[in-house]
Amino acid sequence: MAEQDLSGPRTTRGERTAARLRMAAREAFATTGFVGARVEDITAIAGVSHGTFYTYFDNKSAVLDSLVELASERLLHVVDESWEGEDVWATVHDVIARFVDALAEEGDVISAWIEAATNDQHFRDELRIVRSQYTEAVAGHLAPVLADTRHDPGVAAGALVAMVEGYTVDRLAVAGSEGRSSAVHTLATLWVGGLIRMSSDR
Amino acid sequence: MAEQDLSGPRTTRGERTAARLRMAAREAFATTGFVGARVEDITAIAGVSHGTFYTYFDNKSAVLDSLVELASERLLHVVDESWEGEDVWATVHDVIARFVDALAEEGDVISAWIEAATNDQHFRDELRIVRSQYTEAVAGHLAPVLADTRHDPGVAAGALVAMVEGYTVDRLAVAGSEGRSSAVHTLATLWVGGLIRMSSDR
Amino acid sequence: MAEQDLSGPRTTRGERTAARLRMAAREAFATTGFVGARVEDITAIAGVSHGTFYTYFDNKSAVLDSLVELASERLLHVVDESWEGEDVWATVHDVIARFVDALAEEGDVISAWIEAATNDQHFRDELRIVRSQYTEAVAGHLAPVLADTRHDPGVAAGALVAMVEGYTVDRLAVAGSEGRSSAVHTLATLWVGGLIRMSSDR
Amino acid sequence: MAEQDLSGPRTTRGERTAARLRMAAREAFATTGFVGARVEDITAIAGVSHGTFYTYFDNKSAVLDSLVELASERLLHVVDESWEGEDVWATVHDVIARFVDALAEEGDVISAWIEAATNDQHFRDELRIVRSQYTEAVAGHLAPVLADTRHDPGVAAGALVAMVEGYTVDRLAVAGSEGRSSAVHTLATLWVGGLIRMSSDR
DNA sequence: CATGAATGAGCTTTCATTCAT
DNA sequence: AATGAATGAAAGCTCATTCAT
Repeated sequence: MAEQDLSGPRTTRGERTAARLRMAAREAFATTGFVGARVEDITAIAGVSHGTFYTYFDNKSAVLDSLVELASERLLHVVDESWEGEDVWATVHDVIARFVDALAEEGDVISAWIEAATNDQHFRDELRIVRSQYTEAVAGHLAPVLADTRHDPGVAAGALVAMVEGYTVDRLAVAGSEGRSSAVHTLATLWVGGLIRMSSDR
Repeated sequence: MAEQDLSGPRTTRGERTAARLRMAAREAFATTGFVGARVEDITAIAGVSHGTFYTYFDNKSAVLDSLVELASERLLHVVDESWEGEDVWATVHDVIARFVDALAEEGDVISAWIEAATNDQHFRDELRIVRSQYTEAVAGHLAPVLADTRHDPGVAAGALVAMVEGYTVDRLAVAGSEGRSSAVHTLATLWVGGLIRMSSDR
Repeated sequence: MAEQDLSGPRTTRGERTAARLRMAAREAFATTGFVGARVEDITAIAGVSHGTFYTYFDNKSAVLDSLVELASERLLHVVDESWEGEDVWATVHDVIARFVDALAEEGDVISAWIEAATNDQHFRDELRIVRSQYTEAVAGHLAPVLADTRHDPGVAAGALVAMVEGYTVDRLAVAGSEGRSSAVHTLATLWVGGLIRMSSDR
Repeated sequence: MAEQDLSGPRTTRGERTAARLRMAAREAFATTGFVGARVEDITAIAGVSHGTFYTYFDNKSAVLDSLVELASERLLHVVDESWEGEDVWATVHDVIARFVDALAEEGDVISAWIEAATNDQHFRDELRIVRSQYTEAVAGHLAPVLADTRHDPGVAAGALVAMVEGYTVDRLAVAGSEGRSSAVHTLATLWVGGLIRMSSDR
């Protein structure tokens, strides 16, 4: 399932081909989804022969796996980064802006990942793990605010993250990126408004 | 793609078989997804022969289509229903409670639907249409509150709906339904808090 | 690996098709060997479509497995049968005649089996087991004669069985069956001569 | 099919690499058979790159061919050698001992050869030719003894050779070489006993 | 209507062989 | 000569769909 470590590319040329295949896979998945994309479609986009795919990846799942790994790292990094703004608003706005950027750019991969998760235990587990990782990171930052309230930081974080993720991947991705900054503004407002309300709900 | 009208069930017995197949399909899709579930799996669960499936449905997509139709109607109905509570809180809480119930119960179908949408234009369109329908319904109720603010009711509604949908289908479904009422409380609080904040953001 | 028991043929028609496929497989294996025979070759001979093969067998190995099972039973039965002739000569001649008949008729299957055993642990084990079974059956009949001699009944039986098996499958099969009865005479003579010599070698 | 003459190794280093490849092929064939062994497996064992294989051999069959040629020569030589012992027993015992040694040591190659013969006309012919060569050599030595008996020297030789070959390659190889000398004693006894009996069977 | 056998297009994966470096 | 990436022809297997009984 993982990219071959034992027999990975040993030359610069191989490196380039592997990268081309990864990009081609992303494109193919974006167009017809993980199941719909044939290995042959990927290699056609990459401009290599069918067999070459298997020089770099054990199977079709392995390319998605490698894309997923990169996307996960990016998402986790974004959420772990600085929550040290001037005030709550600045902090939240900043985090959401970065999160939206990452989600929008990795949207294709995430969609394919979610699709694959329906059929494949591995992707299902991975998705659950990564989601709970960044949800818990957010929950950690929410916890002080929600202490002694009726709200569980885990639930709150899950809902807020779902909002950003769902809006960005499913709605914004379809609409294009022109309205991204105003969307970020609205999302941040919702987030902060929600926090304020929760913090006084004892 | 649609359920057969010409050769559809005319007898009560036929109705029962069709219903059994629909239930079986829902179960099969929940377990292995739309692509992963074979027609044979569905008929095995329903306790009928493989060929019988095609007496009631033109093809595999048709069962999902029929499940999707039922789910759509239910979701749209839920959102269209009374927004006439005593106050904002009661209204929002009520709508969300109903929405969460519907989403949680139709979660399996929605997941399969989202999966199928990656490969099939028909389901993709249907999903976009239904989502924008209930988002616009919500936006209609939000519009008065957001008049003269910096927030587009469509974006706000999209985000709030994405929050409920994403949290319920992807997080709550996994966790089970025990925490549903406290989740509804948190979701409603976030929603109301967000609304208040937006309404004063000019 | 084994023929499907759960989803085996349920009708007479299915029974016939399965039998036709088994016969076709035997023919295809005889012509081009187990590896060389494609599933498509088998179905072409049987006069059914490619996919039909998989209605009756899980994979290519499964047909061979089913042929091997039949051949094994026959060979073991032949060796277990009556060793009660008028004298040693009559007994041995009789057993060998039956063994040669069985081997000659199952020669195609045995060759394919031996071929498959080089690549497949399952067939390798099966071959070792069946061979040792009938070798031990023979050794049991030899033991009284070889008591207190320098000869191990297991080795003697192994050698005598190898002679009949090797001669029949590899040499006689190629030559055709016309010389079968004179071959049986020579084999029986060698066997009896060997026994006499061994019995007095203390 | 034959080892390349035009572009074959001219240097000592080349000789060494070719030899390493031959040894590696023998090992790979012994482990997974001719079909099961990939060229890559062979080169991995030999410690050279995949492409290097084709510097020394035209294709995968060519290595087996070269191993088969060496084994054939050895086997034919063994059978052609001195049949001039003190008496029949000494002669036969000696020949069999040498034959068993050769067969046991070339067992891996012979097994692969037999396997390849199922799919490949060339190896099938080669096998028939070599077998008939040493069978005829043996038959030549048997002929005087069997003159005016009911036994065809060709059949008798075929059976005796099959016994030694089958016992050594299929049974002894599996069991290990510890019992080789007692096996030789039993085989020689069977052979001599058989000869005596045949010679008086008119 | 129900049954389950039959169909065949389609896709993944393997691996011997070639070839640019 | 040696390397290892690239090629592409196979072949196995799956499964939605059709059809004879």
